[in-house]
Amino acid sequence: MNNRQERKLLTRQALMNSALQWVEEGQHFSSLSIREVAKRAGVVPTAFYRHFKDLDDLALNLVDELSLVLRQLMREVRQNRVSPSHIIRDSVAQYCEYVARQKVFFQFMSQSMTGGSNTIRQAIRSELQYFAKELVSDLQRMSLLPNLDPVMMDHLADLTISTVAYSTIQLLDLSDASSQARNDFEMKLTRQLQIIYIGAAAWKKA
Amino acid sequence: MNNRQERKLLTRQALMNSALQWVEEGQHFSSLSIREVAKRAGVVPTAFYRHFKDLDDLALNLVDELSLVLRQLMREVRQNRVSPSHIIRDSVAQYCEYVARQKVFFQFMSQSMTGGSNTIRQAIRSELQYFAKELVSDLQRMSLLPNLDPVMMDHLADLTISTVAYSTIQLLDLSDASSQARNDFEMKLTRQLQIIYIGAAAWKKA
DNA sequence: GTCTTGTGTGTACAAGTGTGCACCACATAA
DNA sequence: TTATGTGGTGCACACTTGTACACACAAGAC
Repeated sequence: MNNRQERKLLTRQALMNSALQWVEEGQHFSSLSIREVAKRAGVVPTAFYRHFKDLDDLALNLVDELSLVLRQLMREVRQNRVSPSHIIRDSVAQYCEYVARQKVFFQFMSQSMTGGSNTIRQAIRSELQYFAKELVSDLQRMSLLPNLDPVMMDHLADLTISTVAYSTIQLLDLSDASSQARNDFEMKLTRQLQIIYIGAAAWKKA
Repeated sequence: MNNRQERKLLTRQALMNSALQWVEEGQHFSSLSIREVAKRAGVVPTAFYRHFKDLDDLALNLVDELSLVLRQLMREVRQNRVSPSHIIRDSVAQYCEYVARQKVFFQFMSQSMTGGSNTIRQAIRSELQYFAKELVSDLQRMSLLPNLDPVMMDHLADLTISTVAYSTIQLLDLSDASSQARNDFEMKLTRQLQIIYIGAAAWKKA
């Protein structure tokens, strides 16, 4: 057999994957039981405790893993950015594709953002705040929107994240719909973000 | 004893209130059991079936009740609107107050919007769409934003709802915070909606 | 080699779960 | 007045749940 630590990591991953699988099937994380997740991981219930204190603990680790996914997405979008004149449209397209690819992560995030325990909600919120801060620094680096003071900049970033996050909820329920519907969705999100950034550009310090 | 139908309605209400109470305590609706909700309503488990097919059925009825709450909110905001120059600021203030007053309804809505069963999500989404449609007709009645075609108008309404809905999630976690924090929140939401409507006004059909 | 350490197993138990069934009591209809 | 329909009760059943405990057995330390 392999290294001992590797074996441990393997079952740990199996447990986390089983939890995600549960969410993928349309169930809510909060209705998952230790026994169920252990069964799916092909392991006896009590073995669960070798890896996590309880299900909340597992959820927090999922959030951590999720943060890696989000950061990778951010990196990809930054690299693939082709035409600066279509930043919004292209970013939206990439984002949608990424959500489809990593669907279950976004499902977990969106349901835990509103439904998880207090600690989990905190964890996800701080993750999104990190995302917003990155967005702010991007905007500043490109010297866009010099008319906005730092506070307004934060509000703008928060608004952007909020729009995308809310849209994601719709997108997740759309993933088995026609590609026409998905195109409409992309168009809608693009237009909405354009409205926002037109408004931000027109903002006066008044 | 009272009328028989009244008695029935009373326990029915007791069951629904117990479910909301569960949510109010920070639990997720999906982790509620028939036995638990019956116990809280002071009734034997099997009595539950005299009123609802299952918990999903109860949740759908909660959504219906919620729709009444939302429509009343809409009515209030329309009536109390004082200064047309501060529509956004005043509406936000009223909304926040309303959320604080009906906190548990919004908790239930926000957690079921992302975490409920498919049917429940549908029900809530269509409720929000109704809300968006009302907003569109309000905007049209006041002849604001004549530069927007119907499709863009829908996107704008959707964006407004989305911003408010997402903010509500934050607001719900803020309700026991300092009034300073709540003020900051109102300010933020106001500014964000202003950005949006400035952007919408500046939109060109290009 | 032996010893320790730690991951996974099996058993066990009390508590909680959905739900079928027979029953009761009382408001209403006759 | 009696009959009926219906909301609520109590019991029963098989099942799931969290978790304690003793154990097995292989990887790594010595």
